[in-house]
Amino acid sequence: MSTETMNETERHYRIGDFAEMTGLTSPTLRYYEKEGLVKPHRSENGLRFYTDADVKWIKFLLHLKSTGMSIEQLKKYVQWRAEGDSTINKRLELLKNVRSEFMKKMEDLDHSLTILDDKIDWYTGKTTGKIKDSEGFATYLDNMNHEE
Amino acid sequence: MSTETMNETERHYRIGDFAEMTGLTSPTLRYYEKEGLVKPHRSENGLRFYTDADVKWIKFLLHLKSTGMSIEQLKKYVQWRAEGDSTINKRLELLKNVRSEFMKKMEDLDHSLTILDDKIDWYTGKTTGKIKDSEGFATYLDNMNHEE
DNA sequence: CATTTCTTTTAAGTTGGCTTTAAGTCTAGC
DNA sequence: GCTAGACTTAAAGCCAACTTAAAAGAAATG
Repeated sequence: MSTETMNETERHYRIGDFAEMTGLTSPTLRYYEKEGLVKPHRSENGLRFYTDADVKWIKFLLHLKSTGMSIEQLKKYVQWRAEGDSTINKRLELLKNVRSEFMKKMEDLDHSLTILDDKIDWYTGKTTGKIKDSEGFATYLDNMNHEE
Repeated sequence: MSTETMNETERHYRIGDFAEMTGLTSPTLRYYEKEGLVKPHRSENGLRFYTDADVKWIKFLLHLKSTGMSIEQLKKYVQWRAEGDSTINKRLELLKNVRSEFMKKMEDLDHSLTILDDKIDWYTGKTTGKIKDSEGFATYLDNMNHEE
């Protein structure tokens, strides 16, 4: 690779700036590092620094995390990744399982949203006088086409 | 009301059975009671019992809970409810806020699902040889119409 | 009626995911 | 060169939401 095609001025971010970029805090980043989720580099004097690749990596991990993966699961994933291509099938299986659990949760959430919306409708009806004072929420739900 | 139209054999559930019906545990039910979320009745000898109305109530609370409400928020809601109709507007506002926070979270989750699916596709492509070994995930994402 | 199972209470313990503290080192602006 | 603010470490602390423990009484089963 020629020096012309290399980017010689790769950006370095210290932990505070990196924290701001990722929406985390410095202590959280040190905690994630201790757990092995991210491996920052070190400057001559021992200060951590992160790169744009680290930003992408952390953001990806945060997406996995928000689909329901625990720190422990993320650790396992990261370990397998470090072991190389021989673990690709394991990783794929893990992510598929995560997806399937996630979809179940989404369905439950969707149902809970329906109940919440019914309750909001019910209160709205009460305050606008469209539901008679004597009608309870259970009765209201009974008059609709779903339960619980 | 005549005795003929009343149901004189209202079902009573002891804590263990009630726990099973609601998917909670007995200790959790006692904890919820301590927090004021549910008020079981007591038999002559001091044992708790619950009714079908309590089943409906707990299930409703669990739906609210799964939309993201904390125990503290549920407590507040339950307190307002106990204070009567004068708090209906407060309760409606609370539920509307809960809904709005919930919708935000759902959008984030939806985005995270997209990322997860992309990664699954990418691994699938790798294992079936449709993505060349040298192509990283970032490059793969760059070739699609969304980021992060 | 005996024995196992369930329920009672209060209080302490657990878990995951950070957050705070303490005591010291490094860096940046004046 | 000084000083404020950012960084370093290891260890302890915190929070929500339960969970477990211990000791004793009530209920159900053979």
